[in-house]
Amino acid sequence: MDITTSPSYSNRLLDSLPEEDRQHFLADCETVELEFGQRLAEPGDSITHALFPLDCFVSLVATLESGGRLEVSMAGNEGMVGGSLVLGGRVTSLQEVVQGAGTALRMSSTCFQDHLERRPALESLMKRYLNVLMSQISQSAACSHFHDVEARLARRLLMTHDRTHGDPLHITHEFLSGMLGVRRASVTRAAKALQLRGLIDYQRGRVSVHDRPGLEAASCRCYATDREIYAQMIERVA
Amino acid sequence: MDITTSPSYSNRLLDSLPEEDRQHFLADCETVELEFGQRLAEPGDSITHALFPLDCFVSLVATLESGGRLEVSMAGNEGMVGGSLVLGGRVTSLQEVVQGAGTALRMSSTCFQDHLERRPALESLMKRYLNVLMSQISQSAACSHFHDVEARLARRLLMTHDRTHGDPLHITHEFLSGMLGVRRASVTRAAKALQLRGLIDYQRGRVSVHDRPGLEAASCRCYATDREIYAQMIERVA
DNA sequence: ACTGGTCCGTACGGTAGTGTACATAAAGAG
DNA sequence: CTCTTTATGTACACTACCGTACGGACCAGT
Repeated sequence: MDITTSPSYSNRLLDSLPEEDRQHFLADCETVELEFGQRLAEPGDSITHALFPLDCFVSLVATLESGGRLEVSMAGNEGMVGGSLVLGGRVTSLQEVVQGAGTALRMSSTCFQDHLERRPALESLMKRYLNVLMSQISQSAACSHFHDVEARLARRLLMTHDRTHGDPLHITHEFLSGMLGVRRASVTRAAKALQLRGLIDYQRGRVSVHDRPGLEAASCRCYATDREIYAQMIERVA
Repeated sequence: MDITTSPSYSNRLLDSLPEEDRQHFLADCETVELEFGQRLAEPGDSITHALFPLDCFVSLVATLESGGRLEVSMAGNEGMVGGSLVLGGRVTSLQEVVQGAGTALRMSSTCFQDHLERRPALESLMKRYLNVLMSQISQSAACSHFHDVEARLARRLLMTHDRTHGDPLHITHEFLSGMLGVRRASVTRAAKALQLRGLIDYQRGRVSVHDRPGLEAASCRCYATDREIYAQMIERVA
């Protein structure tokens, strides 16, 4: 497969680069296969690569020393992992967990920073993405604090759905509970409520979205807000 | 007063610039007086200035369309307001509220971005600060979700105390409730608990810290973590 | 000294979540 | 086809915080 052209197998962020920059960039990337559940990094780890998901996606999880875990962002083919490289960062403060298996492009940190210096269009794009990321993390903070589990679950399923391009999702209640920062039993209850309303269907780690508009209505406004921020900062400007 | 030399009246971020860069930078700054409660920006507003608090401090508040408000970060003389200018951003996604009156330095956005391009040391510093900010916002998200009001209040009072250099704090329960994202009554209860333990004293909008170590013990670990991140990224590297 | 405004104390019932625990059900391995 | 593992369902007592509401305390102004 030619990753430089296939539209169904690309990274939207890189796609919005000018053609020349994009070719240069891809030339220095390698592809990697990511497995479900794989931990790409723990807080404090040094960042070895910038990663651009193609058909997979990765959760960014804030962890507390007391043990709490809360997903603050998610990167699929609309984004990247290792954003703080853009700020010259060497270590990550977030845990990075592969939530959807698949393929990604990656480039070593040093090489990535080289490209950033040489290619203004790339740097500008990455900066805009980081801006989006900060907004979304802030939004996420408020959302987790104020919205109930059911709405947050709906939002989260939609976000996952977007990043798997409609395939049924491989995700257990246990896993979701870690991301939402609640008990597994709370996820079960919320998931059942959504299922009873015919919005989703699931069985043993496989979730499928039945009624997308309904799910959007059940989710908090944060889902839409997130997309708007992205559209405004990345798509409209590019 | 000569803002270029007075140690008790400076911005720690700018202080860690090389002397020459610092002088250049200060030459293009003006001073402004900020009043308690003043809204510097609402979400969606365009950013007019980069702001560097001297003896005042500003809260960064995430707001939801449903009305929820949650403080995700705070900038005193250890930081700045308008950080996304470093990423080329033109609009803020956070509300900016003056929590402690006082003086700040400011520079117009365009001028600031000029300086960033011309002065690598400045750009590097600002990028590191932004990295800190992102880490702290993520931390904040998890903290607000998992820790109880009393611990979060203790943490918040310590953060305020740091930024007012020990002066008694001018802050009401009402105000705190907005920052912590809880009812005023919840603040009252938590504050009373802290007062009964002799950690703080307050009356009608004036809070003083009596037992700092005790307050640190009552706060969640997030307070210490925040400081460690800052020390590691800004002080140690500079 | 009264008055109005701001701020704090407290109370009540209600609810969404918690920790723990155990039972059931489906998938996969042999 | 059984056994084991993994995933989901459910239950119970409990807690932190909610929305609302009202009374009291302190301060400032006339």
